[in-house]
Amino acid sequence: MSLYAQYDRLLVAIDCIIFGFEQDKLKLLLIKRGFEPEKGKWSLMGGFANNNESLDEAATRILGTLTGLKDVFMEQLSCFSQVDRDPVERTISLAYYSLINIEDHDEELIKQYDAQWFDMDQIPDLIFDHNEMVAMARERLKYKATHYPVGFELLPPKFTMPQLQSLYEAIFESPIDKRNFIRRITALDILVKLNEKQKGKAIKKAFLYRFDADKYKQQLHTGNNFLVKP
Amino acid sequence: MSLYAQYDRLLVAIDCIIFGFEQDKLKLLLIKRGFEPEKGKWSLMGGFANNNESLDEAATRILGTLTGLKDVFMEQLSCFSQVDRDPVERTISLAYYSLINIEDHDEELIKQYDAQWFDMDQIPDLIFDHNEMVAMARERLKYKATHYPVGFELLPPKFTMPQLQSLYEAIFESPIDKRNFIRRITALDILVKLNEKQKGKAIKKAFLYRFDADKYKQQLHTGNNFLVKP
DNA sequence: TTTACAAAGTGTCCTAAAAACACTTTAAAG
DNA sequence: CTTTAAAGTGTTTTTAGGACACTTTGTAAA
Repeated sequence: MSLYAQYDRLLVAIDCIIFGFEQDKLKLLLIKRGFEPEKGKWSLMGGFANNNESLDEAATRILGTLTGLKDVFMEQLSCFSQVDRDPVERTISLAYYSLINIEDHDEELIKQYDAQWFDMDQIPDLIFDHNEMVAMARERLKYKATHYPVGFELLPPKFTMPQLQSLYEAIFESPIDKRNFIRRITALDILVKLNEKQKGKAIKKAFLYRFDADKYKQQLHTGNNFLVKP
Repeated sequence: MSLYAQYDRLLVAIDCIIFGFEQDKLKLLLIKRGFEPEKGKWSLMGGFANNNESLDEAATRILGTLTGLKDVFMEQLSCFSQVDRDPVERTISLAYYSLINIEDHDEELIKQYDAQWFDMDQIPDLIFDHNEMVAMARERLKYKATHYPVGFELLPPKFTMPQLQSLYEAIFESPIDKRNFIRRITALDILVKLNEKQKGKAIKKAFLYRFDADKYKQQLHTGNNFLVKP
């Protein structure tokens, strides 16, 4: 008989806010709910936490189920716990947001789940408190991208400077002067310019860069705080 | 029979990181644990969430139990969920941090709970993962104080400019030039200078100020982001 | 093959905020 | 009344960020 026997046990859900980036647009992966209540409505990918796993593990498991991906950037956002948030039964939900390279996800899997990528400015009405979760994740992403080099999680390993700029313009929802942008990014000294240019039918082919995580880590002790000073 | 019947139910704990400020020092309220395991060790104030309340409500209830206070600043920090974090039984814990005016708390209550205020730089070894929670709360407080006028929660309604400065020096753990500090705070236009000076045995009595929440709210739409620009 | 076009790439000046810096005023205590 | 310790007050310098326009490149169409 446990010391804690007298206390309530709660259902603990996980909901995943999955961000991607494609064609200069920030995107969100949503699934069409296949069961009642709210069957047919759009929803975040979710699931329930098991007793034998941490919530980070549960979130990773649930994200993998839909995208086929492992080792992606994923972070706890917040716990949503209004008593009546789920009409079926009282649950609390831990929202996790993740940043994935949209090229990597498993297209077959997302078809199975009736999932679809949405532009961030065209998010439909979602079930329960999921719109609130998305809004909070959107804010967190802005904060995180200001202070940490997480933007690269949304891009392929090799990317062009204009791509990177358009990503930050999408995240911050405001245009950036390209000369100022390049100056600031270059000053951070965390990119490696490759001896390669972008492929395809570009009018003028842009140089490719990659993010150098080691260079970034070396700077951690200097107080450098990515795009802003501490 | 619920749709969700097959899923695990978890024990959900709440732990409170309670900050105060006194004599130029940031402080933390800890209790001496009165039961096994880890009886006699220092710990955050905690409790368990009930099925019929949101976690915010649970956290407020638990904070009130120890301090006698209601309506204090309190915010969810993060969920800690390592499977073996509590040796008694698997629990997940939601850490909440709160900022209180140290003069307001109920001294009788904290005696009953064997609670004590500690200087932030003299926090003892705590049970479970509580030291980790405190460290995260400390970081969050720095962030929050940079972007929002929460510092005033730690002060009495009327305070002097040197008090306010020493609070920010404690939060940011770095000295601030008083002329620069006054200029920045004054520029925010959220303080009201009172026609009153501090009481007591001060060498030169300083003017009292109060925080004007209305003035701050009027600025919210201007993009002003407290001590930093967005 | 030449020309038009659209995107990549590149430097300088200006403005505003933050940092550095020192003396005067006040009131309690001896 | 003299000492002392903290409150209160402006100016200059430095730095970061923002504004701004032309040249280069490579594809595609004439």
